[in-house]
Amino acid sequence: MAEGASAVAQSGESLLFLTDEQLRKGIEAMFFAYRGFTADPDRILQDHAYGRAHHRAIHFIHRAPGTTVNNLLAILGVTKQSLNRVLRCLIEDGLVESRVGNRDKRERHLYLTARGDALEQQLSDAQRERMRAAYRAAGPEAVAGFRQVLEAMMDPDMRRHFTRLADGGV
Amino acid sequence: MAEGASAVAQSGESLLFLTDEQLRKGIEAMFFAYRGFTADPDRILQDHAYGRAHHRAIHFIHRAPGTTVNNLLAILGVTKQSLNRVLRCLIEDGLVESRVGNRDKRERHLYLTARGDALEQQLSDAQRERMRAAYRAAGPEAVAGFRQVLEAMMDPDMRRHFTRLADGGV
DNA sequence: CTTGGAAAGTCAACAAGGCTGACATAAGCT
DNA sequence: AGCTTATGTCAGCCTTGTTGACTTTCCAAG
Repeated sequence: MAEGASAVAQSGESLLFLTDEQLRKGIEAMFFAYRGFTADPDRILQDHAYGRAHHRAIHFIHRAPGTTVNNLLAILGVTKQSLNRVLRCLIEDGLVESRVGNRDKRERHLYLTARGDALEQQLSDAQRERMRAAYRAAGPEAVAGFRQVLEAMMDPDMRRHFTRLADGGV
Repeated sequence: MAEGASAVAQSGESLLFLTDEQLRKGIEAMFFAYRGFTADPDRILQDHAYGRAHHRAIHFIHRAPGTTVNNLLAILGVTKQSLNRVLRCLIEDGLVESRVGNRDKRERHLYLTARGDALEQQLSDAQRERMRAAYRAAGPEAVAGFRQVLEAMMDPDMRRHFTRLADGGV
């Protein structure tokens, strides 16, 4: 059960990192790490009666101010009804502002208000703090590998969104 | 806004990988990668009218056959009512067997049936396939770094469970 | 041998956050 | 004028998490 079929037919090079056992460890590491990844923001959100869905919306509006609802939908990969519920709540609470588009008046452009920005700060400070500790503990080379593997794991569509956000532009 | 305060007060060494910008990219990479990570199993589960919660239970029962309900609760980090609903369903459907403990007859020891094992295979095959592709694309050094950062990101409790599972024993 | 407490199961109620389907409105495009 | 797009909204459903209350079973300490 330990070493999978993939390792059996390996060539001379060391492909032991591709054994089923190694892959399984990676899978479990993803599971446990993601729990840690969301733990700190989750605690903060509870105090504000928000959930992860609100966090995601806030994060990406902060990240790409003026983004449209449609763009946000594509990034988050949920239905507009799901997003709308969250967005309506954030707008009513005065964390997000929705401005009608100039060129295309059908579009709504989303911005964080001062209060929205404050919560975003609080959330991302907490999340970055854990990330920073993990990065520091693992070192720069490990971080580079971490990023490489994560990027390779994404669906192509998601990778497009990711690199578009990462490489500067809205 | 680009480079965070953490980078300002850095020493002579290159700590640029700890800038807020780099950390934010890592955070977004986790978000997008986790979506890919769960995408393939999610598709399979839909055909069987199960959800991610069922997958998690099946995964860890496969991983530690004979585990008790309490142990599973600690690993999954949910309430017993939540787990029980999922578990009852899996037992009724004949994917999981619940045996009364020998030493302590209050405990239930959980095992996958042949059918449960078949579904586990199908799910983990799909998930491993994506993982394998990502590992192969990134290379062994990147994978080592990936694992290091993930482990550093876990809560200590979760890291305990992780290493206990990874280092062999039930 | 009794009793306290742990392990497990169950019921009920609820909330967040996904989903689908249907429909309305406004605006852009042909 | 008519089709399409972007958005919002209503209603209803599902999964999966929560809390609280309660029961049964059973180990173990007094």
